[in-house]
Amino acid sequence: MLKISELAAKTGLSAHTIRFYEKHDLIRASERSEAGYRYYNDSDIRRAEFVKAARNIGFSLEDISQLLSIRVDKTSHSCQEVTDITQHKLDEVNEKISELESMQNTLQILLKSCCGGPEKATHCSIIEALEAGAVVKDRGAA
Amino acid sequence: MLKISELAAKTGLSAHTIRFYEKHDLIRASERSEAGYRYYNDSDIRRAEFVKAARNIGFSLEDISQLLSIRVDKTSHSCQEVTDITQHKLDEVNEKISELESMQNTLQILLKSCCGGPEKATHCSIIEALEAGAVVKDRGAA
DNA sequence: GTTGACCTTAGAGTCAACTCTAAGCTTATA
DNA sequence: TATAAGCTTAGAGTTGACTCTAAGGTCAAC
Ligand SMILES: [Zn+2]
Ligand SMILES: [Zn+2]
Ligand SMILES: [Zn+2]
Ligand SMILES: [Zn+2]
Repeated sequence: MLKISELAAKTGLSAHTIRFYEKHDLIRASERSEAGYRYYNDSDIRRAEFVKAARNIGFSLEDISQLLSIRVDKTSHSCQEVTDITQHKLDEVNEKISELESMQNTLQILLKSCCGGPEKATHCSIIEALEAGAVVKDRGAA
Repeated sequence: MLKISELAAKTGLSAHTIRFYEKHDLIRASERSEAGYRYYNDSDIRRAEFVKAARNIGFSLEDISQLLSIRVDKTSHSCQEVTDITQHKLDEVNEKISELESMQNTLQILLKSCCGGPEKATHCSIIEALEAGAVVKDRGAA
């Protein structure tokens, strides 16, 4: 049985975050001391570590919530449900990567074009490019 | 002289966003009608398009603010200041890309390991991997 | 028996960049 | 002239994931 600070040390989550996750039903403390202190048993600890692992991979708290409900009742859920969540996350990640690569590409081109020196920016090709409407892709609303 | 909705149409920013940018000194309406309507002259329009171009590249509003102050007084600023901002943004983008690539990698591995079929999730290797603490890299606080 | 570290709660604050609302003018069209 | 479309403002709400605060109770050590 761990106290919250011990669970925090064990998982690398802060005690604040653990309480926050509890509010969102991600982590549970099966027991409380008379004074109300949270106590985590082995099952709670495994659950917390599952949450931590999922968060590290980049799953949203909503995703984690779904993964947890699969985990607690595996016979009522299929592998497909799990891959759906995972694939959806991968799609998101892929999309963000390509947006960022587009930015990366533009930024690299801009950097190459500019002397980067101590001269006045009157001739700066980065500023010029922005004035000319340097656009690789319209990102619409962020 | 354009009205706000015309500037919105021209730049692809919403009128709301244009007013929001004005609050943050990114966009200006040099004139107002008697009734208080904003009117944008050529210089305002060019400035707005500069802002739009910078935003499309991914610069933060704070970055754009700095780029604008360089733009309006180029002789007081150097190319180096411009490349500093640009390089810093590129560094940020590169870091985000590598975080995302790490997630991408893990997600792909997980997806390959799971059958994705309609079977009960009792044997699901994705769930198993998360239970085993599948971690590629500790992301600390998001 | 008193420090000081740790625990509790509800609820507020943070970040960035919007996004929307309400209430009330103004302008263009039919 | 009436209706609709468009403009104004201050200010509140949104998103996700925390992060922190205040005010107070508890516990181990010296
Ligand atoms: Zn230069
Ligand atoms: Zn330059
Ligand atoms: Zn399977
Ligand atoms: Zn599976």
